[in-house]
Amino acid sequence: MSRPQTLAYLNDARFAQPPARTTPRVVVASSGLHAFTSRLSSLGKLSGEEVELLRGLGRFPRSHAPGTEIGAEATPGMARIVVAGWACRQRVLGDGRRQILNFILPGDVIGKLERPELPCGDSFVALTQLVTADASALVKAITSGDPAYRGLARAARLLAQHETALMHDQIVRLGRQTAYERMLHLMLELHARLQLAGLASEDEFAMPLTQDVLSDCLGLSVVHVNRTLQQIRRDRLLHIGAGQVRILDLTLMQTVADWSLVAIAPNANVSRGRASMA
Amino acid sequence: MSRPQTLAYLNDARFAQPPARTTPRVVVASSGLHAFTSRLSSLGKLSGEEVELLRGLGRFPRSHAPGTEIGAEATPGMARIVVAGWACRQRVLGDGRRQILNFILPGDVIGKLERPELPCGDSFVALTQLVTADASALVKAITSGDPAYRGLARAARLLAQHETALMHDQIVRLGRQTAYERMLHLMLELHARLQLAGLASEDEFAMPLTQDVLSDCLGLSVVHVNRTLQQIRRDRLLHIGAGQVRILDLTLMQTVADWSLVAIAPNANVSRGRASMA
DNA sequence: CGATCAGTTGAAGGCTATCAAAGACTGTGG
DNA sequence: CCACAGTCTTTGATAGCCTTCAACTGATCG
Repeated sequence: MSRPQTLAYLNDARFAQPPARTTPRVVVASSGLHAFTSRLSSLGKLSGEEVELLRGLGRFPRSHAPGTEIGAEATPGMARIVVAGWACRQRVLGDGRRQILNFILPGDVIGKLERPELPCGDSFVALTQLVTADASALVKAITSGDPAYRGLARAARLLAQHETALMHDQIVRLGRQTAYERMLHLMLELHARLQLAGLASEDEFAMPLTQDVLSDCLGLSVVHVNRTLQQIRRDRLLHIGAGQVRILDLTLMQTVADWSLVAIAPNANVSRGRASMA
Repeated sequence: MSRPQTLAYLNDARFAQPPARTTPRVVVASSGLHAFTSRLSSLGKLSGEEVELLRGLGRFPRSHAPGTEIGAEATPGMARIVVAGWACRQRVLGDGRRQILNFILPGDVIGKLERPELPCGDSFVALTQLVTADASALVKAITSGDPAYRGLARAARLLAQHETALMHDQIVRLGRQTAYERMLHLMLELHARLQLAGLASEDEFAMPLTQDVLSDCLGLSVVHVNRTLQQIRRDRLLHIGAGQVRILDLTLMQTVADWSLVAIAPNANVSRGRASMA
């Protein structure tokens, strides 16, 4: 019938700056890195030295093509912060089945702040054009135990806690929600996280995900993802297409998806329980 | 036909010492606490002071009845270490659906070493008679940033990393494995973890889980868990019953369940990839 | 011994997967 | 500029894994 309600324009300019190697400072100022530092500092007071360290992070930007694996090289203590673009952490089974463990958005850190990274079969993959910056200085500061970086260490712990909560959400989605609920719940998560990163308005955000990627995240088949999205459109909960998502009925979405799970807000001021709903 | 192949004897003496308030030292010496300390020290060198702190942990044991929620009281910085018995972390949806996020075995810590705990709807529930001990001293030591406890902090990070890997396993199970595979994979995980805690032999371990509990962990219905278990018995992969599990064909189990996921061994000597299988 | 709980079994149906093929858009090369 | 391949989306038909409902068996317990 009509033209396909495309979700993905992987090379769309919205999702990544140009190679950026030439103008690192612009990239730094514009998005993911700033989101990260402001998020960290909202988690607790940071000393001047700590802020200084954060400021120095964006210095070695690097671009990754969609579909590329990230971090295969500097495995030991490697950590990179996503400046622009989307990535995911995934695992592939022996027969090719893939499960996406979580999505990694601008301002998120790859490689886990707190670990030397263990060979467990997970891998990081760029979903769009991706720009990352070296964050190994952060890891060093945090794991050093240097009291000068205590605030940073604490902030990193809170960040890890948030990430864990997101993973719990993912488990609940996969284990006990229907396809319809899963999709809505994931959209709510993405919206909340992107808002936190300053990349979403009140009711709209760019989402460069293929239905294929969505299916591997939500544990569904591509076909069923397609049909679920259509149902969601028909129900006028979301307006999805062209790599863009607009929320049409937030309250209903939250109710249907049982959105009472994570507390995302850094200051924990935003209460989000069942109590606040009709 | 024959008598039911019972999995659960929740009050079975094997799964928890008597109240233990009277003989704390015995409990301490016997199981979960020792497993925890030896696990931590295998993760890296600990100073005398740190070992001393660990030694002092078992001092305020406490017993929880099956089905009881744990930690509702001392929420702020609470942390308890499981000395004996099984528990789980779960989340309940608005309409009553339950998802178990992970199982907590002797030697595991409740309340997350590294966090002030956030109100995110998760709760800890005792699955058997449970004995826990106060571990808030550990949390204090780790979050203090005191350089005297650097080794402890590092060990805790590695522990958290392991826990994260287990959660990734859970996501993959729920998202991309069949009921049959999920069950086998979970059994392999439990076996490995119990072995690490000294609570399982080469091919056998006690498992005090109801089929109902298993279903809420694996995202299945009770009925289907029952049928899946029967199939596994017929295929002579596992001998399950009376709260006891015996592994009959480890290699086949690992192949079927795609057991190549977490590296559990504390010293990371145990390679466990697809490569090592037929 | 009735009540309760865990396990088992059968039947019916639904949610979701698989297979197959056709539109739509993008980028490439002739 | 158009043909062509490739990727993503959409649609229809069929099948299957798993759920739900209901009932029954054993075992435990007061």
